[in-house]
Amino acid sequence: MRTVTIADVAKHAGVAVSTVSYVLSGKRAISATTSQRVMQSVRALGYHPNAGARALASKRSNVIALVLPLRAGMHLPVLMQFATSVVTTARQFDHDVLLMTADEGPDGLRRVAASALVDGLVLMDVEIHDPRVPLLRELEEPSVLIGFPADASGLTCVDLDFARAGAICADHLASLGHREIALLGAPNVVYKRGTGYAERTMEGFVEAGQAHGMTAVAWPCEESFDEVCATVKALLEEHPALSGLVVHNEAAVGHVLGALRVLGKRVPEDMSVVAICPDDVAERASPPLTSVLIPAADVGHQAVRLLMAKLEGSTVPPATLLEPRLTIRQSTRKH
Amino acid sequence: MRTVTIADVAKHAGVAVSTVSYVLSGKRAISATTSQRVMQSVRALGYHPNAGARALASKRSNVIALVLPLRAGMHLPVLMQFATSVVTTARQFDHDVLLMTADEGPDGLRRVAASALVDGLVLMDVEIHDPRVPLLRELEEPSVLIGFPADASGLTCVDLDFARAGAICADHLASLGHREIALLGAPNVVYKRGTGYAERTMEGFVEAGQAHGMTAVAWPCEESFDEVCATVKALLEEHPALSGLVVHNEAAVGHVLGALRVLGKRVPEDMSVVAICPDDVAERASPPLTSVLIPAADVGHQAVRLLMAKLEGSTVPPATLLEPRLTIRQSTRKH
DNA sequence: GAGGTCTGTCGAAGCGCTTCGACGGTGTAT
DNA sequence: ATACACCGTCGAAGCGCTTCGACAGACCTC
Repeated sequence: MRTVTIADVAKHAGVAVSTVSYVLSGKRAISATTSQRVMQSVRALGYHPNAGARALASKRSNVIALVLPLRAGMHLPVLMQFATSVVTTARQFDHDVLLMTADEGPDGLRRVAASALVDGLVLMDVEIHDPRVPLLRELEEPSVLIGFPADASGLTCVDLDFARAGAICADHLASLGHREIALLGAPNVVYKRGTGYAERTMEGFVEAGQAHGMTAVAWPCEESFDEVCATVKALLEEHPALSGLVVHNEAAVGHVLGALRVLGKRVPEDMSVVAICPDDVAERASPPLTSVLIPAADVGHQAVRLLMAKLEGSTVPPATLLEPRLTIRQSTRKH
Repeated sequence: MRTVTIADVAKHAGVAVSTVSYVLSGKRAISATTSQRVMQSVRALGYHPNAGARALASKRSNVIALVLPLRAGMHLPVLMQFATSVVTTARQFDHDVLLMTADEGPDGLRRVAASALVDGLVLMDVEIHDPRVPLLRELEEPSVLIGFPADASGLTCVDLDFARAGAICADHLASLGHREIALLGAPNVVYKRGTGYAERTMEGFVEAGQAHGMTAVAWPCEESFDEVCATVKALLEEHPALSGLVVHNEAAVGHVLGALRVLGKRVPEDMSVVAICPDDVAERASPPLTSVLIPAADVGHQAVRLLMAKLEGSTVPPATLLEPRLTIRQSTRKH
């Protein structure tokens, strides 16, 4: 069973090869009757254009690269959500997604770009000083970054507005009358790496808190139960009047709740808790947590949308910040 | 800056195009001096073969498809680990990975296969009665499945030996002198879907338990804290003498521990707990849990290895079961 | 009704690579 | 010396597709 080529379709439909191509691509006007006849032949023969040939002739592979970090300290479920939305959106634009890990480094990017394997790139978890960033500027292929490097000039970046997310948490707690609040963040290693979003959340939180005249502190937080316990305990010792807690660490959310239970702090009676995490984690907790959603699906969608626009030659805004959304559940109350 | 082609390299090195090709592929003997000269030119010009042209001429894209489920009830982190190992292993074989979600269904597979976009497929989370399975048999492209459909004839499947995993847990608890044990499994929806691994774990657990003359029961378990609490409570009411608990639900592991704490059961003094989950989750818990590792990385590695073997025309075993490994930590003790 | 403009279709020229058969040149056996 | 094998290299023929220029015919316009 030799695979069906465009020539087979052309013969079957009684037209020229180029006509079939134009019917399929719509790049030239074709009469309705011819078009129908061709489409019928396509279906009858089960024709699927050969991706390699198409790429070779058109200089477009219709594949984009998705570069995921896959390192310690990442929020895996969020990542997955994100990847899903990238794939789904890409398919809507008739593109497929090549999955790459960051550990091939800049060479990996160069390889797929230079070999014309992909038309464009979406990179996740970009670091403040990322060795891949200078390369991206050189590349012919357009790219979109999730997150912001220190120097974002000449690049297209998308991200949740983490500073706003931190600020929104502080605002919410302020509006409830809390005066002393804290944020528990990512593990230390994430800050060391300079990933950016963690810092920005902290800054937004602290600034907003101070603007409200509150005492607002931000601590990193490891992810094991025992360490979370120790951190929460230390935090309470240093700030006995603490009544509002923001947790920006998906893996630690459950542990923080457990720790508060162990330390005899009821939620929300003694301590209001806001989480920055996906909705399902917040809903699954007990009590269900007031949370700021990380709109992973939206970020992925926007990233692909921007990339497609660039592929078509449009100019796009260099920075796209997605507005965080607070959902009030049962873990926060008036103080 | 036009992209460098093999003709440029040939001219630069003063040889024929075909000679360059043979140097690069090693498919014919080339003298050391010529070979070196060519490689120098390759480096000097920064040559990267065009993937489309290569695929067209050689009928090999050097890309494999990875089909992930991305549905409710999956253990996301495990999935991610798995994906990583697939990508890494594929790269070792000089292949890239195309990421697909299951929601395009069989058509998606047909599309990438018929378009010669990929040379082979790795499918995850195969269901007992999976609509994609019959299609796989028809496809020219080889494939490897993670998990076992009801009818695995003509297919190549890899998986953790979940029945053994369940059994090992029961064995371990038996050896510690426990007489009444239970397994908390996946949410009900997973069983309804007929994913296979969940059932097999339960069966292995129950059979081994009975073989030891123990009372062994298996319950499904939802993933919210409150529902976990209710389930554990109901379980203890029905089996007051219960002293060993196996949790095969990554998302619920933390909640089960919390629930036991709430119900006044100490671990391991009053209740031995074994988890079937990745090591990091077990280590992060308090106390660190005795656990059976799901060797996601290994499964991914094996899957790719088998696929590559099939691509080279070797025949491979139809079923590969990976042996689970019990790591004893601090959550189990003599009864 | 001559000239011009569209429309719809065709043929052919690549795109950059692999691979097959051919062919000098060198080494080995007769 | 002759025959033969083999080694290293070359040239050319595709792989299946897109796209450009050409062109016949239909339709206007003055």
